[in-house]
Amino acid sequence: MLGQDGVDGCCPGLLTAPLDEAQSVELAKVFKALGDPVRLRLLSMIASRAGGEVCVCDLTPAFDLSQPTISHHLKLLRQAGLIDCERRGTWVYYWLLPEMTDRLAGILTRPAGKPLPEPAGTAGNA
Amino acid sequence: MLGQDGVDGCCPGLLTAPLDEAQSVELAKVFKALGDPVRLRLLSMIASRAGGEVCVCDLTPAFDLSQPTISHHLKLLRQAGLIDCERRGTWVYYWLLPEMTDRLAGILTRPAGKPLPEPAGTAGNA
DNA sequence: TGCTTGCATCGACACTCTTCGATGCAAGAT
DNA sequence: ATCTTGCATCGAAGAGTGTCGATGCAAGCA
Repeated sequence: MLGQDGVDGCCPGLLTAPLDEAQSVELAKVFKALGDPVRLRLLSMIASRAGGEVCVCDLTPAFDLSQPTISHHLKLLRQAGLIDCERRGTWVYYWLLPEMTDRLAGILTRPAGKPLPEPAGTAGNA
Repeated sequence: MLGQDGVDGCCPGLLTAPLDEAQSVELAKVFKALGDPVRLRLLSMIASRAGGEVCVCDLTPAFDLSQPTISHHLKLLRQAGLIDCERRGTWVYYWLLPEMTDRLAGILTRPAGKPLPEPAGTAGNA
């Protein structure tokens, strides 16, 4: 889902035009995957790894959670298209799919030519 | 929460260094707010508005949901720091807080100097 | 072959979230 | 003052989510 198009297939971002209903459903799945502290930490641990990939055996002991719980969170991140994995012998390695994070970053970036006027008592006040 | 620092207060992003536990909790609240199709559509409708603000009376009829439900979702977006509102006479107007979306975009953007080597059978395969 | 290790899946439980109708409050109109 | 309109809040019902122990499967080792 949301593989090549569906989110940025036609629209430049979330902040420039009202989101289609179908697009919002697909996008929400990815953001929902990011909406958990454990999954955010897992993703950051995977993404910031020097070699580009991490063994599950290095991830699990970093949390006060059971092994099935970590496995479950990794599955959700994978279903969201944020990471992928591969079994290599006894161990399973995970790595980031930067395409998806790049896409999200683009969706949340508004074009520079649109200053978005501040109406009343917003950001700049106090 | 997550007002001026706590997310990007010290760290450049999610993808460069493992996330602190407290940071992941704060960040997850914002992503969780984005993890719903209705809230994504609300946010895009607010953000893409020409005048920079939208009356609730223009948002509610755009959905097949009750008025309290829309009000609830707007409250969650506001608590996440993504939007703010003001009562002006009879009507209430909402507008985007671009600081937060900018922050999220930055968090999801990895530095250009880090190519993130693709290990085995990832994106480019097949 | 049998044993051990690493990870995924299953079923269950507690908690949270989404949604609704009913109600309350603020502001303008009569 | 009373009525009407716009929006928020409250309490409840149903669905979804995070977590666990138990179990299953794959792979290496003795």
